[in-house]
This record gives sequence, C-alpha cells and structure tokens, in this order.
Amino acid sequence: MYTKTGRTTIKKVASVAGVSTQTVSRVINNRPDVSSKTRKRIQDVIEELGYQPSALARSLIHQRSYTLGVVTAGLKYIGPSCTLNGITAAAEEAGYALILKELPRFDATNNEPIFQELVSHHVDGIIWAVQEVRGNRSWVNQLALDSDIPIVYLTMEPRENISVVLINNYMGGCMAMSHLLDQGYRHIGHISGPLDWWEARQRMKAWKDALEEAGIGFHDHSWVEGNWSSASGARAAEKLFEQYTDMDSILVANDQMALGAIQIVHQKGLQIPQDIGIVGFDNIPESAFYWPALTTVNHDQYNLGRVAVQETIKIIESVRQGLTPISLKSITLEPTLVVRDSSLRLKA
Amino acid sequence: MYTKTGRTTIKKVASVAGVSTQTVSRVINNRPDVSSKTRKRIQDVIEELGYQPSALARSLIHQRSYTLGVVTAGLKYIGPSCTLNGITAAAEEAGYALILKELPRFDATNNEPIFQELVSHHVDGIIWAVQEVRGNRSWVNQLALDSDIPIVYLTMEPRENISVVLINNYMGGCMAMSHLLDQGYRHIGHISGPLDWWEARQRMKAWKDALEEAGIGFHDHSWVEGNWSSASGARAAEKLFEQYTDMDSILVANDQMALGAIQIVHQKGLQIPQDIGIVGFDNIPESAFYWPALTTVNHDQYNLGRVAVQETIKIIESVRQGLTPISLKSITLEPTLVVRDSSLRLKA
DNA sequence: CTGAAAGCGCTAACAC
DNA sequence: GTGTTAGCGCTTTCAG
Repeated sequence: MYTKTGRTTIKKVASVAGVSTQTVSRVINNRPDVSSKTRKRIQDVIEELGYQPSALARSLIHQRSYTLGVVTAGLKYIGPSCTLNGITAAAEEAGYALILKELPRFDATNNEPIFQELVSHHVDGIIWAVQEVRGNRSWVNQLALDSDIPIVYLTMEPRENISVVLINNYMGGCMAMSHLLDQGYRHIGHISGPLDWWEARQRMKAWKDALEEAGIGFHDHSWVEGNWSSASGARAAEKLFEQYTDMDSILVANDQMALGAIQIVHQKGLQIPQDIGIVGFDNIPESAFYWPALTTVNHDQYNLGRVAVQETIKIIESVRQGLTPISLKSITLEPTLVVRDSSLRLKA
Repeated sequence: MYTKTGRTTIKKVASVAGVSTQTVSRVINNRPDVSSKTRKRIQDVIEELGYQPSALARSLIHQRSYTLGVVTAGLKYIGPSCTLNGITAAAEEAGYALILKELPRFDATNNEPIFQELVSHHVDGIIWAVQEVRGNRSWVNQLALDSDIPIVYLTMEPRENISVVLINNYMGGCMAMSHLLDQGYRHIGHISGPLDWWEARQRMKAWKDALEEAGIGFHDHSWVEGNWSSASGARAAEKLFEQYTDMDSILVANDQMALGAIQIVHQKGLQIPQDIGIVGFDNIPESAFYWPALTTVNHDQYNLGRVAVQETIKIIESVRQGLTPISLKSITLEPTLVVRDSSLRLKA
C-alpha cells in the first residue's frame, strides 16, 4: 500500500509523448497553437498517466494561487459553520481553493502567526470569519492595513478603510422588540450574550433603545448576561424571574439560550406565550420545533459567507488590474423576524 | 489600499543583508553553520522586511507540503462541523495546513475532480470526512486504492485495505435499547434516519436486533423513516402514533428528530416519560435542555476528527520512511449513553 | 563559515 | 506548430 512512486510531472508526459514540456503545457492550458494530432496524442498520455498539473508550481509562476485563506473560530457552533458552508460554496463556484485555520478561542489575539502562515501559502485574499470579541480586533489597524493582501472581515463594527461584511444585529433586535410591544408585552426582560461580544452588545442595545423609545425604560434588574449556551440561558432565566417579578416576556439573544429559558418557564408552570412571551435570535433549524415553537430573528449566515467570498474576490481582481485604489466598504445584511407561537399572545 | 507590491523574497533579504540567498536560507532553517554575527544581521533584515518564507516553494523542493486535504459535506449541520473542529485542532497541533473542500451533496458521487484538485495542491494526505451515503463510496476501490497518497475515511463500513475511523453506531443503538427495556418499555417504536445512510442503517439494526433478542420482535408498522430534520421527526412521530397504537416509547435516530417527536407528544397531551419514553442519538448540546431533557447516545465527533488526522499523519510518516507497507486498519470509537428525564420512568 | 550551480514543476517570451 | 531559455522562491549539493 502507498508506494512512494512520486508525482507524474509535465516532463514525464512530454517524454512519453515525445514532445517538449512546452507543448504539453499548451495542451493543458487549452492553447490553440498545437496541431490537433499532437494534442490528441498528448491528451491520451495525460489520461493514461493520470497526470495532474501542479497548482503549486503554477502559483509560483503566476504570482497568484487562486487560493483564499479562511480564519474561523468555534466551528462546533452552528453559526460559524453555516458561514463556512457559504464560504466553501462560493469559493467552489469561483474556482478558488480554501486554506482553513481555526482559532483556538474566539478572542484569540495573537493572530500574526496565523496571518503569516497564510501569506506563506500565497493566498490571494483572506476572510477573517471570526466575530468581534473583546480585543480581538486590536491588531487590525497595525498589521492588516499595510498588508498588501486583501482581507475581508466578518461580523464586526464597521471601520474606515476596512472591508467588513456584517449582519444588522441591532435592527434584528429592534424588530423583535416592536413585535413584543405590538403583542402588548410591557415588562420585557433580556438575556444577553456575553457582553465582550460586539454582537451581544448590539442586540442588547436594541432592547434598551426600544424600551426607552416606548417610554418604558429599563432597569438593571431586568436583564442578565448569558454566555450563549442553553445552560446559561436557563440560569439567566431563573435569576431574571427572581429579580424581575412582574416580567411578562424575554428577549433572548440567541435560540440556544432561549431553549434554556423555556425549560425554566415550563418548570415554573407558566404558560408561553400567555404568561411569558419569548423571542430568540438566530433562527436555528430546531427553534421551529421548540415547545412552543420559537419566535426568532432570522439572519442568513450562509449568505454572509458567500458575500464575503464574492467581496474578497472582487477586491483581488481590482487590485490585480491595478485599478484606482479601491475604496473599501462595509456590507450590511438585513435580518428578518420569524413569528411563531412563543410570542403570539394576540391570536389573529 | 492594497498596492501591488509583491512578495518579499529570500533574494531581497539576501541583497539587503549583503549575503547570498544560501546564507539566508541557513538562517531561516536554523542551521548551525552561520556566524552569529551574520545570523543576527540577517534576522534583523528579515524582521524589518517582514519576510515570510514561501511554503509553496518549499513544498516543491521537499516533495512534501505539510498540507492535508479535507473533504466534508453538510457543514451546516452540527455533526460534520464538530468533526471539522477536531480536524483543525489536530492539524494545527501537528503543524499541518488544511485545504478544505465541501461536497455539494452528501451522496455526491463524482469525486474524482475533488481528488484531483487536492493532488494538484500536493497534499500529503486526505481525510474523507463524508458519511457513507448511498453509492458515494463506490469510487473508493478504483481510484483511491492505486493512489499513492494516503487517505483516511470517516464514518463508513470498514473494508479491507482501507483506513477508516468510525463511531460504533450499532453499539450506541444497543445501549439505548437496553436502557429502554430496563425501564420496562416493551412497545418501542423507531424513527430512523434516511436509510441510504450507513449510519442510519446501523442504528436501525440495533433497534431490530434488540427487539428480537428480547423476544419481542418488530413489525413494519412500528418504525418510520425520517430525514434527520426536526420536521421529519415530527411527521414520523405522527405517523407512528397512527400505525402503532400501543407504542410506549421511541428510539429516535438523532436528537433533532427527537425534538420534533417530542413536540408531537406534547401536542397529543401525552406525558414523557410516563406515557412515552424517548431516546435520541448524538447528544447535541441542546438536548439536555429539551423539555423534558433528552436521554441520548453520546459520541465524540470532535475526537473522530482528531483521530483521523493523527492516523493520516501516521500513515504519511511511515510511507515516507519507506517502512514495510503499512497494513491499513479501521479504528472504532465507542459511544456512551446519557440518561436524562425523557426515558426515566422508574425513578430510583 | 559562505557562495555558486542545479533543479522542484511549470510557463512566458522568444526562437525556429 | 514546436522547442529553447530563463526563472517563480526556495534548498540541496558541492566548492572554496
């Protein structure tokens, strides 16, 4: 098994076909200037030998690898992996290969080695598909700005001269809040994500702002910080029921925590949505099958990945063509609200 | 932004430091035979220029890339992405880079282009992290056997002369069944995964065999095929209640479908686990927060990925060292049962 | 200790 | 139409 035969090279093909490597090169690149007879012969040899041109050698010559570096974190969670799903699909479509790196932690801050390794592999562009958490964007200004390889960042506070693709978390939170208010809920608690996450802060801000705007206002006892997990959602809900005795609904910053919260509501013998309305965030596939089915904010993480790839390639192309320095911009994707039973107190 | 400056090469470093490229090469490879003075100077220049050696050029020379190809499918599902999580971690640890390909469908059968592309990138080994579905392993015997690059397959029926890492799905199903029988359930229904999946068949076989062994036997009306989704689990449960009127429990082939089934049980006003016991499979993090908490079969998909990487590298190494032809073997990981409320009828 | 030459697999540019 | 030369960025011999 697995004898060390080594690679079939263009040289080998050339010698077997009795031509120069050049001619073989012309054939594999579909150049016109080869006699159809020679071409046929070479193609046969290629087939026979199972020859596959080396992408590495080509990358060296062309100064272009058609390879993108993808940096992610937390693949064991469904959000990052959906985004990666979109990235692989779009990259495939565009004919780019992907080199994947996963950070050991979301808030990893020593990113230069990762970056260097991607450079070492001659990637044409980088997609930084890690959420903004704590200080994990501090390096952006230093290192990335003077890099000459295009980088597109995902899910962070937009900045000048940086290409960012993000989902409008704030808007999502606002939609959820309007809905709860529409349903007549007035004592709306909040289970936030960990507040060193930019996304968690955005979602929470929507909750606050909506309460202010509705003339209700909020108190510190009416929210609790979670860590995205169902377990933390359950704990947070328990605490919330203690602190906020006349609470009639909860905006939960993701669906997993919402599941934990729902479990607590059941344990207390309260009815959803009559006694307590629940709205989640993310629209994970399971949320439609919670008991009761969860109202939640839907956002398309798959598409986030797709758009990021497309944007990256667009920048690569324009740099290659030496076009006028591209002005880097942010792209914001808008979420939608999915209304289900968990918040539908006023039946139509 | 992004001026086309081009790469800093070893040549550049050499000329700035006033030495030959050779000497620079010695420094970046930590060779001893360089005067500490020259070394220092070169290191400074490297630092200053932000020089990063080209992994591509090195791969060409060494006939070795320290790169693994990973082929996956269904990243939007939590299983495959957990496995990928384990793969990235183990690869990082071992100093290997990863080239990622995702198949458009689980049962994609035209895999030669994928394979060829990985070859083209000089990967040292391949991890085929796609579950065995329908005919998607038919190519294995032809193409892969005479490839001289090591391939490790995940989650498939073991075969001779092929390296496979898998989880013992059958055993997992058996454990779940013993537990249900221990709890006094006798009319155990089954919601299977799609039966063109090898894993689904294994889990179902455990259900059948256990019923036979217990002297209960099974009928065609006591199981329904799902497609892994919660929606299909709900539909299957409804059907099952119609077909199998004295059913007292269900072995569900994954946790998502179990969630759907639970929703139906609630809708019928039945009690879990008193009227109906439910056992799932996979132990997704949310399952502990279902209502009631789900008894399920736990298996470590993260570890599956880790082991696959380690095994791949082991094979690569022994081929390189020209050791006696390695005998390829399967590695089976054993699952565990996590007992929670959904099946605990006999309180201790 | 350091450098020059050759070559990994391939292609651009130029011959013929 | 086809072959030759040079070189992408690097390392391995082998000289000095």
